[in-house]
Amino acid sequence: MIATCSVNYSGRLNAQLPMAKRLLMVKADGGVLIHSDGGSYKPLNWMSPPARMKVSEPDEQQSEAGITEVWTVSAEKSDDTLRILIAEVEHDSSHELGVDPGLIKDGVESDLQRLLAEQIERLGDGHSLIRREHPTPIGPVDILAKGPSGHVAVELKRRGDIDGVEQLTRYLDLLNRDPLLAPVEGIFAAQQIKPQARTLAEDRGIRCVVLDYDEMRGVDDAESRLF
Amino acid sequence: MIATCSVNYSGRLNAQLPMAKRLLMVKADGGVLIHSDGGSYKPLNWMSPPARMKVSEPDEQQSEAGITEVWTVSAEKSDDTLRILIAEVEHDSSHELGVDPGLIKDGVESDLQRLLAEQIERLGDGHSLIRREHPTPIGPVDILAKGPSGHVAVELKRRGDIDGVEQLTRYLDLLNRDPLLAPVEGIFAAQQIKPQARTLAEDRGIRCVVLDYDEMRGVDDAESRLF
DNA sequence: GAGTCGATCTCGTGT
DNA sequence: ACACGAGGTCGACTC
Repeated sequence: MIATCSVNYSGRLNAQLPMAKRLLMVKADGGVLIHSDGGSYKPLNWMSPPARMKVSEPDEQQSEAGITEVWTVSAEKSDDTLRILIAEVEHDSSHELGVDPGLIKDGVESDLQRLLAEQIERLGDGHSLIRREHPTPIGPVDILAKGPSGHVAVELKRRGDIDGVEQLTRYLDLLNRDPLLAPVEGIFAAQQIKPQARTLAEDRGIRCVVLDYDEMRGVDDAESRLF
Repeated sequence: MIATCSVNYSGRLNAQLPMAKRLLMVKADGGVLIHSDGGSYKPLNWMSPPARMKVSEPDEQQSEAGITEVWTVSAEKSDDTLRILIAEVEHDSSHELGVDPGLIKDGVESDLQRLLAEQIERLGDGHSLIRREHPTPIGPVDILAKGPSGHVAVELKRRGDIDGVEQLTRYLDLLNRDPLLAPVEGIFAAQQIKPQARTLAEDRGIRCVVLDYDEMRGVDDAESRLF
């Protein structure tokens, strides 16, 4: 539906949209999206499913202001509410879409992890893989390997941020308490490492490795072709 | 537009959507969204603006498979590409929306910070505000105050998670090196504090304070009305 | 069900 | 322009 409307959200925060022409979308599960004619995929305002919508008549004051319909959208799991005042409707249509077969992805962190595990020498000479997703009480270590001078714990990110360094630091604290593993060296590996993250990491004696995904995938493809 | 289509994204990762009926939305700035009839506000697939779209004829093989149009959407700033194969079109319409007046929000972290600064006694008796956003080399401390037994650094969150405790710990380490400030006590203040975050905080001698935003806003409104 | 973590994150803000 | 932090984050996965 394309309509001139104003929107008021009340829930975890309060937000208002003044009257303007926008696109309104109501999904089969009750979700509602309000989009403008620009910006990225995030709607100006929305209601997450499951939700219920009630259409009612405008009161006298609203009618005078040109409102023709009032939509009240309520979340079923919380008391979040969306109140949409609709003035002029430019377009309205409804369609059955059916269930979507879903999305197939490739190239996310798990792929990077698989590739690095296969090409563990990218950490430096003399490294061998022990295991991926090595479990610890505070979560799995992305890659655990044997280096030339002891064990190596690798934290892997697509974008290396300060959070990743903190995460790796927690793992290292824990792993170094294990006499069977200590000493454990830390490596922060990412496609891109932010300067602040690099500074923090090196300050803590953690080595930083920048990975080239395309190059690693290229090597992977070349290896696959051998079989 | 409502159409049966398949979608292929290639860019920072590769993703595919098999042929199915979906909603296609092309915005004025070139952004494209592909929505199914369920899920939250995130589209199944999309192209962020600015982007350019080229419509072309299907080749022979595609025609035989029932494809009637081929859309190629390219980002202007990168080499991300969306290839949309359109089979049956159920609905197609186009509308001018104009520029949106924008969203007004209330109840985010900055509001909480303002309210806590005004109602600093919520930290406990004998507290007085020194300053908000106290600058340090690793970022601003949300609130710095004077407590009954030294200085107090407050980290403020809407939802108190383990990350916030880490952040506050870094600030405390730094502030306690300043002889003019030390000793600095830490307070982790949030509308909701996760059990794990509370445990970590208390383990590090950081006090946790749960804030009631509605109550604080109520007090604020009451104060405003005096003037 | 709750917690954790990644994301084609998006979006604001400040330097 | 870039960097950082917050999000009504969403969504996938584990425990």
